[in-house]
Amino acid sequence: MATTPMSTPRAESLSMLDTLNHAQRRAVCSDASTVAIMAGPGSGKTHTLTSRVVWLVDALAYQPQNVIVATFTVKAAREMRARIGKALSHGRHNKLVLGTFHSISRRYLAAYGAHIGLDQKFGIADDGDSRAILSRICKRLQLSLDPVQARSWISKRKAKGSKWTPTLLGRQRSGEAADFSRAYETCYQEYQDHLQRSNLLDYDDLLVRCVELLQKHPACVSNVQAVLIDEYQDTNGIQYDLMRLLAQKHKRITIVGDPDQSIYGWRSAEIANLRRLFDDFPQTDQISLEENYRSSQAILDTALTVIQQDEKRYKKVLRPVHDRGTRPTLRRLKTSADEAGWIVSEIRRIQMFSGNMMGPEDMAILLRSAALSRQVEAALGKAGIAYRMIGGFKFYERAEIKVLLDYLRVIHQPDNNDALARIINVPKRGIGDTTVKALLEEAEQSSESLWSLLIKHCRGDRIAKTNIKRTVEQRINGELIRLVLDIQKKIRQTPENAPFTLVDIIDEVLTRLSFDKYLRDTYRDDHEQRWANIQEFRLLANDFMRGNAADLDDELPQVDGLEQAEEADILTKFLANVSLASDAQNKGQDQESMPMVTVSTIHAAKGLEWPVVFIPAAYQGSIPHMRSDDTDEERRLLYVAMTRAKVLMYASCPLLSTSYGGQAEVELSSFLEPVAHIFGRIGPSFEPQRLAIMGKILGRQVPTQKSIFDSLPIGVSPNDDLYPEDPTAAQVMGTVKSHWNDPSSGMPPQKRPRLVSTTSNAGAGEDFVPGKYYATTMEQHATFTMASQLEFAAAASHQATPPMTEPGRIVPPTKSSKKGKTTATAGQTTLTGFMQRNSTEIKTEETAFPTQSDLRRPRPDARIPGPLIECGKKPDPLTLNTELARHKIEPVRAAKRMAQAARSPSPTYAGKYVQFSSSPPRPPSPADAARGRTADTTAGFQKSSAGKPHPAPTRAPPSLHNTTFNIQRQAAGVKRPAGLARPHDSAAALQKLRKPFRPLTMNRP
DNA sequence: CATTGAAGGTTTTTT
DNA sequence: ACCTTCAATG
Ligand SMILES: Nc1ncnc2c1ncn2[C@@H]1O[C@H](COP(=O)(O)OP(=O)(O)OP(=O)(O)O)[C@@H](O)[C@H]1O
Repeated sequence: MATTPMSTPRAESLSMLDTLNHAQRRAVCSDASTVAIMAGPGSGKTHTLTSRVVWLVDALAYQPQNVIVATFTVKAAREMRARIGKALSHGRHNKLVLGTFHSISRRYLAAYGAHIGLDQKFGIADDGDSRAILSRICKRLQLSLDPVQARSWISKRKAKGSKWTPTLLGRQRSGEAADFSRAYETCYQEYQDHLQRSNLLDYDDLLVRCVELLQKHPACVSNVQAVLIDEYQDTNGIQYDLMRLLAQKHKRITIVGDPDQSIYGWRSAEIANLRRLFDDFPQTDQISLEENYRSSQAILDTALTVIQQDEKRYKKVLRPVHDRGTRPTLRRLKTSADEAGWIVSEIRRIQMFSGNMMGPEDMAILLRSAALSRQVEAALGKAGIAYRMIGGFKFYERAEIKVLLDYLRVIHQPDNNDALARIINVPKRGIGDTTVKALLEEAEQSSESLWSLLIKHCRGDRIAKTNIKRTVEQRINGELIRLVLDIQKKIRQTPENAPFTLVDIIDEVLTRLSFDKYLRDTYRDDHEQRWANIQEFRLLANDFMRGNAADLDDELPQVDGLEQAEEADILTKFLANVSLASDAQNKGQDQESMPMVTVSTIHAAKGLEWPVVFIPAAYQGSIPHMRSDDTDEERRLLYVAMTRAKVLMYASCPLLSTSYGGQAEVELSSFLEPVAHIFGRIGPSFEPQRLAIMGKILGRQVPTQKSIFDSLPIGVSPNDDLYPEDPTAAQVMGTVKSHWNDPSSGMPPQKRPRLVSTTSNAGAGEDFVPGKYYATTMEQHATFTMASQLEFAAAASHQATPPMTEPGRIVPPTKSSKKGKTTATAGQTTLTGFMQRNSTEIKTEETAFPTQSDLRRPRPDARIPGPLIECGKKPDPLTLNTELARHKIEPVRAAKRMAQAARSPSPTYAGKYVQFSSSPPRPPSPADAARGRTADTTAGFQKSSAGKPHPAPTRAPPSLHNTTFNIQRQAAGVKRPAGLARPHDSAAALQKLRKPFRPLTMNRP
């Protein structure tokens, strides 16, 4: 395919230019050698960077293998490659040297490490390894240092790079301090020695050694034409050095960043690197991007009020291109569990009342720390909402996986004392800590590895001083040493045509250890789960083998005058990959196609975006975190979280947080406290006008009101009223006061019987099953109007005295007694309320933030709907609905945003219903096109192309992420998605459901 | 000296 | 709820 280009390269970069605004284009095409783009969130920095890569490769014809693109996370790297891949043909994106700083360094070291005396088979010491090594050193040398602190000291020191100076240790301080730093120094020395003996590099060493390599052998990078760096504000000293060295030949550097989004200070990121760049490269072309394409104005303004609390920050211009949109919400709840339940209820409400314009895939829950995910995961699991967890616990860090990995590491590199020490008694072989420690000591003293000591001892060459019992010795010899040697032999002796593969190695280890038995014995309760994890690991290894053979080659191009080492064996690569991957990523299709809510740490969410973002646990101690001493960084973290949202942003805060012991009272985050009045106190309502603006911002087609209401379950409340707005208010048990206010009168809310019984606890343990309860279908589609919706709603309310077995409304998964009294408040609307409203009532209400005094009295917007559409003519609801119905409305999906951004409004829609979208929905699939876009006038969005009616507001629950809650979740009677239980292999499907594994692939909508 | 059970202190963020 | 540490037992 590469031989016959389908399109001329030029065309690709030219069409790419169309997606850029003026400033972006200037940045992309700049012929300055150093280009620095500093701009706020959502201004298209990443888009610009990827476009510049395309420009360099396509228009300027740089060889892709001579272009280096560095990112900070594996996810960002993948995302970037995918994005570039869309714009560059012929697989050129796969040839780019693209990855995290660490993975790029690893590649250079693997290829040229020999030139600086590095053994090619070096392993990578992960955090656990480093900590273990250091605590042993501290103990042995009787240093009174905390291993964790020592680790961070060492890491900081390495991260400083060339900027490190001994003065950092403090010159002539008090004797004690000097002792202290000497202790650190000793520790550091010992640590490095130990790593070297084990042929290990820690994460920082990868960078340090790569810098060394590039300094001593500039030839390695003599081919490099350009270096591009994303999220530059997160670079640390050594990475800066590395950047310069990588670009030393042509000094062509492009960086993108935003000081306000610097959230890796704790990893020694230095914002000062920006200054440094300008000092070192005075000719740098500095470009700022000032338009925010991501968020509604309301979200952006709110986020800015947070970041502006930081007075030291350098102020930038950031203009929203979108409408004001919906006000963010700051919700108070009683407990963390309520908070999670509330999020679930909002997720459902958004999906239902947006008529599926926004689904699970569009929503993210962003957390300060991974531990906070507990409650959220429990609530999502209970509600049967699929989710993926990003950040936090890692698949490769599970105990059973680590054991297996350690075996692989020992096979790969037996001199890795730490790995060997960890598995020497796993499964139990009767050798305990004391003996192992003594053996390690002995090995260290005779400066050989534990492995060789053991070998010699077992062969009888040299009896270890440490006493080893006969039986123990036999077991170690027979089970462990034999296993390792045998597998090593098989790997070596294997014929080319029938290689002993990675999976074969794993299988052999599993069988010879009777790993399943080991798991059964060790983890009585959840050994099945653990075994499933192992199986998953096997699959990952398999994927890796194939992937490694097939798509991207991570080889560096040959350069003149410097010899590259031969390609390392697959085990080396696999282990490196495991260490450097933030988490496993699988290529499964099931998960890709399943719409899922994203649960992520804020750190891991950087650079991504979602239509809807929840930020729970916004309390003192969480944000800012109690253990952080950099308040500004914590604030920036919140800012990053807030600016991920496109149309809806929710922050929330419980009164009581669930900490380990019990519950503790917490206060609202000090970042939000002063600006709390800007937020709505409960979630917004979804009037058509408001939806229209959301649709416009997202570039999606808004479903008709009819289709929305057709699919609503009976009696579902349109409001955020499942939890009391004021959690401090006394709760009335048993009776539930109506929240249905009467929009036609200015009177306070009337009491009216609820549409459906809420006293039954029908909803308590049961999942809300959509589709089962949806309302009467209207017959006269063509004449369907707002007025008829009113009737419909009324009719629904009359019918709605459902049998007690039917959960008539969504009830939070908590006990029904928890439901308290709610009063209608600002922002609340009713089904009938907002349908009655017609466009003539629309005022420009949300164009300005309410003042604080506005908020004290009931806001009038229970009657006056919010956002105004900035188009000349007021939409007539009747015209709207019928006109719209002529078009086939496709099931809403995340549109390809680059394509969207590029397109101008379609003539069909332009002028007529501008309020729906400034750009047409996603391009029709071939199938859609065949059917004709105007074919189905009545189906609305509800008929998915698959022909299934009513895509569920909440899909059945796959439990794709697995923590300990997985078990709970299943016990809670979670329903399984029909689609997953394949008839031909239901056992496997079940297995899949249990799968703990979190796919990392996150689609940027 | 290894193993087992109970008590007690602990939870940031990532390569 | 989880891991490490400590004391008792085999
Ligand atoms: N010129 C443009 N026209 C329309 N949309 C754009 C344009 N440039 C970028 N966008 C859109 O704006 C959004 C944000 O882009 P991008 O992720 O590149 O921003 P960013 O500056 O990298 O954000 P962050 O700093 O938060 O990572 C994306 O959805 C992107 O498609």
